[in-house]
Amino acid sequence: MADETPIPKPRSNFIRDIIDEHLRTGRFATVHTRFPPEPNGYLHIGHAKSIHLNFGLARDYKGLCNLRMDDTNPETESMEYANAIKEDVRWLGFDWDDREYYASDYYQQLYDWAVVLIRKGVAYVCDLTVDQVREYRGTVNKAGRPSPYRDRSVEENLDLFARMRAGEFPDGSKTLRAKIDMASPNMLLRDPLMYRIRREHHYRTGDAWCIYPTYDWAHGQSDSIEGVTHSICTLEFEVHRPLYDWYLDQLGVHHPQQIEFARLNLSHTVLSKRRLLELVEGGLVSGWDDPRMPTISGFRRRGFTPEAIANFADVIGVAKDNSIVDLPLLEMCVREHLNRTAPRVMAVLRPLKVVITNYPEDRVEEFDCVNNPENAAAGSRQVPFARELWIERDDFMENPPSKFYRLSPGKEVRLRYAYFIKCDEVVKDAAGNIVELRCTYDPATRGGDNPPDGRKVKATLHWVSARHAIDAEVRLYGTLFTVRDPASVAEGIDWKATLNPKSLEVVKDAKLEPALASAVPESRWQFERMGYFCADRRNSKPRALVFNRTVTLRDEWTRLVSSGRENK
RNA sequence: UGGGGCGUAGCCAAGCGGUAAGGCAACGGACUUUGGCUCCGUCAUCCGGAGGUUCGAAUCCUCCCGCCCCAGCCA
Repeated sequence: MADETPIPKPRSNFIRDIIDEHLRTGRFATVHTRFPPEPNGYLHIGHAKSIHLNFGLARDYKGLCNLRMDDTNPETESMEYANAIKEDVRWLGFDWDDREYYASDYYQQLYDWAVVLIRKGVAYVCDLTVDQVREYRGTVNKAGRPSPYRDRSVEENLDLFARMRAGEFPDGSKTLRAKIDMASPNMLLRDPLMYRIRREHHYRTGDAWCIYPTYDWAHGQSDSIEGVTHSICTLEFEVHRPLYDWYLDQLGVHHPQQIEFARLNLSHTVLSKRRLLELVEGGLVSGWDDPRMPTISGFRRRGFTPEAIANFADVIGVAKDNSIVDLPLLEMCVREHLNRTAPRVMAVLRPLKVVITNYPEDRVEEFDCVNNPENAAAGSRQVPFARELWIERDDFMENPPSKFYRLSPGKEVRLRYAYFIKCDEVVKDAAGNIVELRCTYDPATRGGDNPPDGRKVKATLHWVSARHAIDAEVRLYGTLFTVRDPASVAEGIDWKATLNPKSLEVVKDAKLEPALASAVPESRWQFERMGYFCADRRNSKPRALVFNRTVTLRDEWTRLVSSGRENK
């Protein structure tokens, strides 16, 4: 990682309590976890929570955490996704050494274990169709009925299963099912499927298999094979735990403890791979790493840091109630880290020309500007100043409310590190648009210092010398959705209807101070008074700079205006 | 209406029978050459509700209410 952020002290949570108890009683001697993504999409901030939980537990308990691709469904998985996942986990700062595992590497072992269950008489080949299986399963209020194939002999099951694997039967014509209890109140225990026939090319095993294990049959056994002690997953798998335990007990193998926690929900966005995929495939965003996406790669491109995400994962905690974390908490984590690390620089996003009428036309001065007031070691730089400048359009108002203490006719403000200036004249075009401000400066305020007469100003503005400015494209982002919880819009309304039409605003002619010419892709800066910005890692080029606004600075003025108190 | 979970402030979240941590947000104020940062202060007489046990309950018991998950050959 870029700097030496101390690892936050582990805070107590119910999972640590369980682990402490296991260690105390000797149920387990060590802690071995795993992060098990399915390579069918990109990782998002919810996965980051899980990654920090699993790798963090391993780190704090001096144990191990594996990376395992939970790849049991060839239809949606790909190497592209697996590679993207690995890159994201690494970027977050974690390392799995040589423990890069794939459920698909366990296919043979899983097959052999299925044979063991058949021999025990607790698994059978079923010829029911999809619809029949559904019908026989019953409902939550009605017990299911046994499949007519439930009592086939061990020999017949062995033969049929071998032939399923050999490719003798068409896709979907047969399944291998565990023989448990068709009347169980837990639907998962009504003879769950272990294998389905699916002639689908797998991104790793190719065409070696035409039968694929289901999640329930693969997951616990994979955990067991890897020596995992604590198999941490999200709440929706809580009802699967009895099945997880059943398979392991039947096999009599190493038996990890499954523990469920609440997945992360973040306000004003969606956090499900299905929905994110829909945004990507529908062209509603530019891709998985669109800076508006809540994906790890999107946040990375936006300018978020691994340290900020780590801190976020820590402060949100781990519990069992479904909740939605407010986006401002994540933004606070980002600002907190960037405030300490991002160099300050001046950039004008929406330029308004200022001419200092009493400043010589050919004169150029250089002012010493602090790179980061939070870090003396960051030093300073020289910024050129001349007669014609750019200032932020929002920093001038012809008829300002009482609390506006930036520039207006007749008022004086400080240009950061430069001089006090006073606005003498407002120049407008034929249409009445303000096109230029004519001001005068006070030589006694050189460097931005207060003059000997004790005069003070209430505002300090950032600026860029017009003839020294470099141009850049700046992308300003808002929330992707306009509502707090897009996934729960009213019945009949498309969740995508709540997309924020103003989630992206592209500013083409921003004016930057010369120092930014050397900004390398993915470098992060604070544009003073505007926010934190990151040179786009895909599109920013040396003479065609592109910056993404990571997050704005906290802004008292905007708060006053939005709450109608700018005149009070 | 079967089963499995969960309900502590606007949002997260500690708390595990001894009298409601912390963070975010918000609101005051100090400081300020970023209306940034930092600092100080305010913010649950109360823990979904009602009973009960106890000297004492957010914590234990009973009943009720609300929300989430399970009827994919997805994970």
